[in-house]
Amino acid sequence: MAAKLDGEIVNADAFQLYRGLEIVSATPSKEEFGIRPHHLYGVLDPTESADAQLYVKLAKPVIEEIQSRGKTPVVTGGSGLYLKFLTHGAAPLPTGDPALRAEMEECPLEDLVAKLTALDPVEASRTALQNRRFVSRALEICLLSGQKASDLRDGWEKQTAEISSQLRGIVIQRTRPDLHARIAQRTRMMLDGGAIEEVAALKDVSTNCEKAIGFREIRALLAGEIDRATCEDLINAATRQYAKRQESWFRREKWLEPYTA
RNA sequence: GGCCCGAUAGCUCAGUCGGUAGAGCAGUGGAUUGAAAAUUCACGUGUCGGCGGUUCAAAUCCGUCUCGGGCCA
Repeated sequence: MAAKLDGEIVNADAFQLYRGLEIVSATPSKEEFGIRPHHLYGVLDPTESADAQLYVKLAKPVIEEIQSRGKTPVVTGGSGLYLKFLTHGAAPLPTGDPALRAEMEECPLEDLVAKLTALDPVEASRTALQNRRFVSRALEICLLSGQKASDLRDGWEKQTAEISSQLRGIVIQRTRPDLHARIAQRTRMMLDGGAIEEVAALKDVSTNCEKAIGFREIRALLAGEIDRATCEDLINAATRQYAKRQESWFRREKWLEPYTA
């Protein structure tokens, strides 16, 4: 598509942003990099933590620069949340605070729910209260901003319909058997192609970076906790589940047209 | 050839004193605005290996056959 549009590729994959994770994250090959210019691959050190806001900060200038040269940015990936931020903008919310998060980690979930309910009952009523992540984030917004998360988030939701009418994109669809076969092939190629050595070589990684599918599984293999076949099975299952979540996410993005491969 | 153990959901296995079965994982669907390759919610009919017997009633007891695994020859 990039070739057809005289375009340049911009990565929107949370893990292909990192250096040193090329094999595990299935970063494009040297040959693929040669076909069209690629941007935002391997731009973060594994010790750094990324988030959706940082991604937008990285991607916006790159996209604008491509456009200024008269080329078409072809954004591709990966993370639904990162893409959503890029395409629909960020709500005026405070950035996550590691210290506060660490503090909240120590609290039982019910305490966090109680605090959120006291500070912002509206947000509490529309948050999945079993989901520690979501509860923590909503509470974090209240605590850091001194305002109600529900108020801050409401404004943002009104803008999105307008923005999405200007977007153009496709979402590739495959049958489940085809998808699963491709995932199995991809995992096999990774493990045979240096993924184990790649993970062994990474020493200090951020808690963010170590969530890459394959990282923990290969660490367990290196530690002798599981064998190679089990490692492969675990990576396959995690990848299938991720692919399914991507399908759910992108199905809701009405501006994306389905493309059957 | 003889003896012992096993056979229950796609996989690994539970299943009390007989009352027609349930967990984990996998799978399927959903949620999702600064951790997102993360996090989270919902969904469990399967000749209980086959055949026969006992019983009001068998995954459960008895017999036999088949297939695994082990021990002895």
